[in-house]
Amino acid sequence: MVFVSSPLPDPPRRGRPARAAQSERTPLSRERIVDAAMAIVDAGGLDALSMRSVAQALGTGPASLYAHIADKDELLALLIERVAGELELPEPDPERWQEQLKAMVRATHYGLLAHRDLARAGLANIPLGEGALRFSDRMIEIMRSGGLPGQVVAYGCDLLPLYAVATAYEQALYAERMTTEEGERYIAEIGEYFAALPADRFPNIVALAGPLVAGGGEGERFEFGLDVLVAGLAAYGRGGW
Amino acid sequence: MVFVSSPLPDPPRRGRPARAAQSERTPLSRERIVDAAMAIVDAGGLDALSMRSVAQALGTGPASLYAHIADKDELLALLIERVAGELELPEPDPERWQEQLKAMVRATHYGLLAHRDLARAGLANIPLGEGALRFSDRMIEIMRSGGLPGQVVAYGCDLLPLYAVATAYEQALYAERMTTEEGERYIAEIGEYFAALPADRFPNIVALAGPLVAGGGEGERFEFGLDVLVAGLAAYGRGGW
DNA sequence: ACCTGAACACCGTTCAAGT
DNA sequence: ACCTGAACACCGTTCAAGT
Repeated sequence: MVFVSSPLPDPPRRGRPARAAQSERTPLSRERIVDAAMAIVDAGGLDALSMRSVAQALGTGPASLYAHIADKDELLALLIERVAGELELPEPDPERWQEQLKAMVRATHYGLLAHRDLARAGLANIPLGEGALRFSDRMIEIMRSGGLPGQVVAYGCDLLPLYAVATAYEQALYAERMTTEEGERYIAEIGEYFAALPADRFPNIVALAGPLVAGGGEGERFEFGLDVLVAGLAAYGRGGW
Repeated sequence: MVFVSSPLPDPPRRGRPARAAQSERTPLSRERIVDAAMAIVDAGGLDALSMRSVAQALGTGPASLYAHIADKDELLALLIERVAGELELPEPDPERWQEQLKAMVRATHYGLLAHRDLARAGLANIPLGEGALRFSDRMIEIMRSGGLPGQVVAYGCDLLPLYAVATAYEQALYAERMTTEEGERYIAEIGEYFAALPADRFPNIVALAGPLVAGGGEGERFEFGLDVLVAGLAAYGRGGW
């Protein structure tokens, strides 16, 4: 009876919409949830991410997600963890430890910015997953190779990622709110606003109006802070200032 | 006809609840809205702040607020601006410019923390109100008095408040989620977790487990970063490194 | 164990209508 | 000009019920 065992497509069912591909039929998992969530963030920013939008992308209802993740906060932590796990780690070279340290901070900063305003969720948790730990371990190793004392290394391990995330946070907010062009116009307008302020009450802002909004764009501003931090840490390693 | 002009209390009206005091009868204004919003944040944290909770505190409905403020983002900006306006500014003394700079960063950090987790709203806007401008003007003046070049002053004016806010942001999140005691226990647990990690895969974290979670509490951690930043800026002033 | 529909208790914002 | 009630289009999370 060949007919019996031959595979047949599911008969159409009334009131049930056809589902796209089989992906929506495979069982839910943390990984699939994080995949869908990241795709939503990449497409529409963090505001587009909701338990409901993730559920919809997976062809189910929001309640189903709670069998796999505790709450939305955990989902955000998993997204951050995923970014951390994808960052490239330099092979330690003691000769170049400061430059390598900077490379790790840049990787974090731009790695976050690659996912719209995901950085907004980056200050909320100490990431303790596998990827974040590998990142931290490497960062410690590189600072150690520069001869920094233990407590400086420990604090530096907090301070540098804090800087990477906070700057990405700020930049991402503006990137979400306006185009690059609009952003440049906005910065220019602030410059004019500063210059037009009453000089008797805000003499220092008026005098510095140009440089306050200038510097070669966000990149240079970011690099300046990075220089200050890494050089500051290095100075501690040489025995204070 | 004396009776006619004699003042009478309003007759009781059916279906209209008595209102507490007269405050709810005075007309709405930005200031009253910000007052009410700040009181809500101080009492219940940023999560307790909604257009609805503010309206309720003012004895009206949420729609009424929109005659005075554009949206919730503007309300948050006004709250940050209020904090900025209340920060104490040091009288510039060129002999002590680095210490004064630190005092301004500390004032910002702890000024934010005085309002629960309001710092969570502090990275979203460049505050351009009167109070924020006075603060910035003074900060520029003090950095200038230390002989720092213009572009360093300009960048520093961004970098230092960013540090003050980002650290307050992080700390406030934990303060909202747990008591000081629970926080200490959590930190201790992370320390144990670090120490118990497989030493072959995370040798540097394991080796540094103690210092990573130690250092005399948040205050010392904050001061460390502040030292690094101010000393780093000062080094730029002396002609780079 | 995993998934679901429905509900609960909220949001920010808009808008026509009132004064 | 200022304020309001009601509605719109959402939220995160819970829970009893299903398989």
